[in-house]
Amino acid sequence: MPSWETPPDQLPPVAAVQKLLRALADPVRLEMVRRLATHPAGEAPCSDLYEGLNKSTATHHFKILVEAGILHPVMVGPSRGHRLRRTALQQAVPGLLDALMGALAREG
Amino acid sequence: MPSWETPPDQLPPVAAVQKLLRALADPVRLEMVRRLATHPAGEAPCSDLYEGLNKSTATHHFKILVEAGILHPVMVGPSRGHRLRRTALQQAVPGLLDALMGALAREG
DNA sequence: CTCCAAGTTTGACGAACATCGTACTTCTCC
DNA sequence: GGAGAAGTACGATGTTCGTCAAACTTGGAG
Repeated sequence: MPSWETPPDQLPPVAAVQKLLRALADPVRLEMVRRLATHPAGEAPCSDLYEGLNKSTATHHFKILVEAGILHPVMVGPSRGHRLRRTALQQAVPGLLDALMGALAREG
Repeated sequence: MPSWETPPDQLPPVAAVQKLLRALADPVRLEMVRRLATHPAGEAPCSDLYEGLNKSTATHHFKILVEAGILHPVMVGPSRGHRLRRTALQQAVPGLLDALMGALAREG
């Protein structure tokens, strides 16, 4: 994987709806996205996005989210992290992220 | 299961976001919902909602969608069918269904 | 009443998936 | 440069999930 920082704006395209849903349908990954979405900067170091998980398991989930086009690996300060691809996601499935995050916030 | 027709408006509540996503994350089930959503009446007999599947497999998927609160088993004419719980769904996760169906229509 | 079509239930099987431990890479900081 | 933290890659493992086949149920049509 890129020892170099983040690739330019030529990121992998956002996946099809079915694959997106699959990526979001896991509690761990949904929580990762939720934390990232509530983060004001829209990005955070890896370790801020999960708890009580083995590191390798976390990496596994990150990979799935990246391959779905939901996350974008970046360097955040000294360590690695991820950014939520809000605009790309909004363009692919307008309203999806807002709908999900709104409902999540509502259901506590 | 109810040999009698559809229960009154006291339907099971729509499930939490995570369970909803899980229910929709399968290609077969997503197609079922898509067909139902495009159906003008918002309801259709079971056999109109899938193809190339064993009947028992279809029943399995229907059960998951019903338990998630997405579908509502009804009698449609002589045979059984399902209705899409649009309003309940819209109340639980506003915009979700529209976002998904819009994207599906767009991606062919 | 009997037969048939349409769904459901149950059980079994194979594939996909989440999780972990360990070893390896690659940074940063001293 | 070396030590250590932070992630990643790789197997291995147990569980969940989608699928089917066969037996049962139910509602209508003849």
